[in-house]
Amino acid sequence: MKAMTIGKLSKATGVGTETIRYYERNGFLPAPERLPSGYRVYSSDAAKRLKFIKEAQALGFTLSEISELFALTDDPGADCADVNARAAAKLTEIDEKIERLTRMRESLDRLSRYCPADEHPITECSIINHLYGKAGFDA
Amino acid sequence: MKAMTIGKLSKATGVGTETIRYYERNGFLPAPERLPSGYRVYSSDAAKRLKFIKEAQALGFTLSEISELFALTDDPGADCADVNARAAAKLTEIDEKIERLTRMRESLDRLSRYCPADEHPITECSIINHLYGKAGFDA
DNA sequence: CTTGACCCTGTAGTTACCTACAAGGTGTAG
DNA sequence: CTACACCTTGTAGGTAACTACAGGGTCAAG
Ligand SMILES: [Zn+2]
Ligand SMILES: [Zn+2]
Ligand SMILES: [Zn+2]
Ligand SMILES: [Zn+2]
Repeated sequence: MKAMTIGKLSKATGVGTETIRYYERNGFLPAPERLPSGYRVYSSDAAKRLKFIKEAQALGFTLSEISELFALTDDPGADCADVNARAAAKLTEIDEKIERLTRMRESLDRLSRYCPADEHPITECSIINHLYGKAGFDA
Repeated sequence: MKAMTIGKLSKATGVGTETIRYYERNGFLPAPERLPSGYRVYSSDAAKRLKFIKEAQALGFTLSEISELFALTDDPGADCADVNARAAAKLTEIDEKIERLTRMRESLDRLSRYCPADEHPITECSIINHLYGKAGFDA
């Protein structure tokens, strides 16, 4: 548990100092001890918590969902089933996003294939005409 | 070209009146004629333009990209190749998003499979331990 | 003792896209 | 005439997660 100021913690974790203070202000990171000067002093627990946040963000969790995960880890009654439920919900959410993007991709791709990317005047462009709602190219 | 006030246009297109005024303020929709009372009067061109915006949004274009598309349709020198370049860039962007989400999905899914969703104490949960950076479950 | 890196608070800006009033004027049906 | 729906402007809020100062105080090296 070596003590460090906010700059050290920032370098140790790759999270900017402004972001660390932001997390504290918004309750994502507990308020640390202070030196007489007012400087924040962190233990390595803070680094672990920041690592947790970064990992969870990389998995698609929002900060408020991450707060709930922290609350869960502090709840003596919580168990694997609780955590798994959050993970399953997030998985579904990610799947929905992927599906939406895939549909989007397919529509755009179909339109692109109708547009030969040549030098036809733009008034004849199938992409533009589709956007204007003109019939003939349903994507 | 039947004339209509903002409320009619809103109902005809499904775009809220506040949103229509927002589009005008921000240059996504041209300023319409006004009645002596100050009421905005739209022709069906406005409805087409709103339809264009909605369709393009559904394909993943942002409002400022949509503005560029409009600028293109007004440019006598523009052709299909210009439009196709935007479409191709957007397609790449969508593909990147899908890839990122897919990687996220795989990581989370792998973690979930390690977590049997039973009543183990949370300190033994592989998901939580992964987030805390503890070894043993690399996702 | 000075310099420069570091830290503090508080406030406000960013991106993208709306959404919600407040306070007032207009149009029309009964 | 009187409701009542509709329209106007301007300003401000809301989401998510930061990011950027300004204006000051602190600490350590040389
Ligand atoms: Zn063409
Ligand atoms: Zn084309
Ligand atoms: Zn378990
Ligand atoms: Zn578990």
